[in-house]
Amino acid sequence: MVSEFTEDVIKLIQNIPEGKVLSYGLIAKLAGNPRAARQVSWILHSSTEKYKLPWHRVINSEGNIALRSEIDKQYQKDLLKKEGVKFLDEYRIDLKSSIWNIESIDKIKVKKE
DNA sequence: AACCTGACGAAGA
DNA sequence: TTCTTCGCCAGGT
Repeated sequence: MVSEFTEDVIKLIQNIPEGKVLSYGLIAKLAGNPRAARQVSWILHSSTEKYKLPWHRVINSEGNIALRSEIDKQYQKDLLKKEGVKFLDEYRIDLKSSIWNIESIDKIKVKKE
């Protein structure tokens, strides 16, 4: 059994469209807990396989890939580029064009009801 | 129950 | 503007 917050986070991530990204903080905020960004990373870390989450579409607030190892970062970058995401630097995404606009948040909220 | 940890983030130096 | 510090939350040990 998971908390409602966790459920919302998972649904949000599952709904990130191809070619778009969201930041940890933003996800936490949309799920109703603005300060739980770290929790989001934990969820991603522990539930990706279970829920088939598009983990690669989650980056930090600055648009950077948040993984630690070079190999993983490179892999995530490849996945994103394949979806058409534009990179400004080696591992920095162009948030302006790739951030997922929150207009559809309502749709997701409804989905959870 | 106490303490640690993390794919974060905003604020202060 | 770059680097450090400190707060956050829930699961793990």
